[in-house]
Amino acid sequence: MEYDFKSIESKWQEYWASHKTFKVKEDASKPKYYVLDMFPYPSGAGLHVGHPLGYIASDIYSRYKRLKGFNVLHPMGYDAFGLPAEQYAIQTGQHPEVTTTTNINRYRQQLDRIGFSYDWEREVRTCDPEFYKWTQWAFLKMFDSWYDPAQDKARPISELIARFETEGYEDITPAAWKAASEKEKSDILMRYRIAYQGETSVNWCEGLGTVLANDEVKDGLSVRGGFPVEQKKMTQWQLRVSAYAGRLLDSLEKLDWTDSLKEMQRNWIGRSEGTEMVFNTICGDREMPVTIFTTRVDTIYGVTFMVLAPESDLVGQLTTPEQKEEVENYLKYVKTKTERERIAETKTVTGVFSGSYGINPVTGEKVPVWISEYVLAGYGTGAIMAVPAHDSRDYAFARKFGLPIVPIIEGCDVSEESFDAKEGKMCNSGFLNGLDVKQAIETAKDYVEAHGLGRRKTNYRLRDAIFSRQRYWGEPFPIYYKDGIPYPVDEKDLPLTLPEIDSYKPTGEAPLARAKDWTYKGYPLETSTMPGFAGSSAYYLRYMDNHNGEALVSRDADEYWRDVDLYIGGTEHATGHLIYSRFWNKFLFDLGYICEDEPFRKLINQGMIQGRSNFVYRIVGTNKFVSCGLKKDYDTTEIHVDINIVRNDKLDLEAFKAWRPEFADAEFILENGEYVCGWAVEKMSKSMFNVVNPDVICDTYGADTLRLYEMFLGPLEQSKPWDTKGIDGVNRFLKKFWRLFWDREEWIVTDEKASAEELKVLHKLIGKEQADIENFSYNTTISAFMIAVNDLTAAGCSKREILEPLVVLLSPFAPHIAEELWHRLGHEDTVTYARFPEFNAAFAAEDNVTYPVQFNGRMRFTIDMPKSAAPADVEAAVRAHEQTPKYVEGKTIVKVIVVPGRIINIVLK
RNA sequence: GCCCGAGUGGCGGAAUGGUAGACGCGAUGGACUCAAAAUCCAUUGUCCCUUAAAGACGUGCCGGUUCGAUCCCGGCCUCGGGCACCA
Repeated sequence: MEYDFKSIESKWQEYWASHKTFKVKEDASKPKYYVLDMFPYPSGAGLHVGHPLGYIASDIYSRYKRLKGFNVLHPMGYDAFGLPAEQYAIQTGQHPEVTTTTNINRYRQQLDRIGFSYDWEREVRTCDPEFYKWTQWAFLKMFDSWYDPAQDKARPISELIARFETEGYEDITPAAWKAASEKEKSDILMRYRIAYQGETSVNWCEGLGTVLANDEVKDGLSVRGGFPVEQKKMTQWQLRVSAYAGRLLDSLEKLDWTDSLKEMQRNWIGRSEGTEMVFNTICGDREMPVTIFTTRVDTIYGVTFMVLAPESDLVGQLTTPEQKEEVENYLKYVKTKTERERIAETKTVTGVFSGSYGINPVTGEKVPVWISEYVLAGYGTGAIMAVPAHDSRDYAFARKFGLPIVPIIEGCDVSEESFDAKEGKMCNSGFLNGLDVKQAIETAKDYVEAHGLGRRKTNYRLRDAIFSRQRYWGEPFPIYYKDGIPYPVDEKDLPLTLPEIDSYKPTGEAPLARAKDWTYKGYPLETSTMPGFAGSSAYYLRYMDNHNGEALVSRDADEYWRDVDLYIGGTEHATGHLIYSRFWNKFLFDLGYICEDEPFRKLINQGMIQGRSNFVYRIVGTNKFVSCGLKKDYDTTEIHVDINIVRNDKLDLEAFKAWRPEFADAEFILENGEYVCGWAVEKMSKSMFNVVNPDVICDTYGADTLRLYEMFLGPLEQSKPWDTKGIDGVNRFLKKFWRLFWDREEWIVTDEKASAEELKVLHKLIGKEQADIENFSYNTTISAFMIAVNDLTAAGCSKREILEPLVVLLSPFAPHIAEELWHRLGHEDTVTYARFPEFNAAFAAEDNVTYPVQFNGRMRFTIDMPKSAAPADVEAAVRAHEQTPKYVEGKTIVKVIVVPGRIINIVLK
């Protein structure tokens, strides 16, 4: 029988679906293993071959773990709320839900063809009310909680209220609390809630009509849509992620993630240890204290001015009447700049003098207070002490405005640039003179604390997450307003479902404001919706128990599945989803809803698959096309050509003429009778005609070939271009594998006993596969498989004793063909739950080892020795070897180095 | 500017201190065939050379450690990714 992948693949896909082969439930008798993919946003373009890369890798691992006896949870779902569906709705008037459902169905079809072992009964969709009920529920819990720094965890807000009432907390005394109005109490609590409403500087995107989180903005443009983004002060719902900054940083240590990903998170969280210090300022005849933050207190003697952020509240208070006009002009100027302009112009230095002066708390010196956009309101205290000699930004500012530059490190040259390094000896610095910089930092910190001038402070760059979006296609907030005070919707009334609206067009107000009867108990509901990351922050918990109507996840299910053992996804979520999820998880952990404080134990970033575009070269002014190798002789224009009419970089001339009317009468200048196209690696995109659809590969080669090929392409974590060049190789391998069982129409598997040689081939492969799969080195496993199959083909081995284990070994990679052969071998059950063959090192061992013998590192000859031979015996054999003397010739053997089983090296003198 | 990662044949890549180039693609030659496809066999890093043997060179560049370095250390170059006025 021929290897007919089409009938085999559809047959087993149907079998798996109808037998619910991959359905799992908690089973205390088996160890659990949770393998998770980052669920996709179902876009209208469908899947291209890059998407399944990670899914295939995780599916192979899941299938491998099942063979190893684990109870594997391997679910899939859709991150279905989001901007593209809504933008499409704006253009066409079609409800985003319709678009989303259509796209999901298409995705599901494509996924099903690849033979994934998902338990589809656990599917989740973030836009499903039964799902977003729990997103809303978590928000209510966050609204109803505060972060207690003493316990370093989130606690119910009722505990804080109890403290206000009895002993008071921070600046709120029991008397003040009692005297406060309902509105005032709400405002006070907002300062503590984990989910809170507050005014902050936000990324406002006019093009999308909504605010965006920091990770949704790149280079001053929105990640979705690429519209410009500006800074604006607005009142928004926020999540107090910053309260978790320390814990998010510290527990990175125990995670099995790549160093680069951990590093990215560390940078994003941005811990910096410094000092908060108070400078008294004089504004005309008024005095007021200003707190600054610095990591370099040691440079206090080099302070020559101070700078405030333009958005800082201090600006109004520290501007003298004489400077008022100038300052206001500057603030106006800053406001008109978009974020993008700000980034583009980081080199231009701007600023204005406030008219005030600050008093250096250590030296008593009087320094001017300036205002400049290079100081950020959102970090530290929004005010700094400037030390131009030792900070490049202060230096540039001082140069521009002619402010003094005072070096305080011995021998440094600040005539051209500042000296930022933390090294050298202090000078011009009173009590710090003569100290090394590192010592001076500590000494100065102690000094400041001892003299009551300030205190040590750790700051984080990580900001609170802005949680509201002025959009339609997202989770509604379970919040309503009474007398301007926000109140939570009753938990029993969840889900609060998204209302219908008649038009999705942006009008400047939030779309939900146009919904009819958008009220709760007669009061208006919040009209913002939640951002994309809301639904994706706890979806992995929901998979554990997705039909539960009573809880996000039941205690039993959570205690069984606990956390994700292996998470595979792209690195683009490093600072978004992976921070929010960890935060969300820690919050639920604090309140005791779940039992693990980190969600993803091991994480692998699969590389991107880029497109490989092809080009033709048209001679300028003609309709003549010249082959790539000859193009240097002509003046040509490079034109993208559809990769579907190119094979191995050779253009199909007839197909090209038919491709576009303007090419119908094209002429060609060939080399060696063929038209060779140029190529380049680019992002996979429609406009470059380089998109490869997995369905096409499934049609021509089959899903098993696609799976093998994507893994054979190279290391999982590496980005690589898609190139079908090598796909015939893995396809050939599958055909060869098939032919071990079939000779044309005849089934040739025998029950003959396997030889030692054949057992060795099998056990070497088992050992290799076991080791490589654990390291996700799938490409080398496949290589080992090819070698084994070649060896067996050459030996004419079709023995059940060898082939049956081989089928099991292949099943994670190419499940369809494995299932078919498993069935043909007479098994009633599925290969999915077969046992991974036991590795026997004795079979795999080499009897004799061939040692290469080197003199001073150069290979000279080889000798065969039993593997068990002691190094001394090997050495004796080498010295006795007939070839040795001729190489030694007048030199003496200094020593013989024997690396057991590997190599022998003779050192000569 | 700062922080990570990577540089190996015509191509994708293998080997993390021990015979560099596994495995696959492509290419060349051959077998089978009327022919094609499919399949199988052989060769395939570079140089010297009619060929073989033998040799020399060879993992971005320069240096170091080692009997021995693609691998470890120091410096540089190139490419990719992340962050970017974070005081």
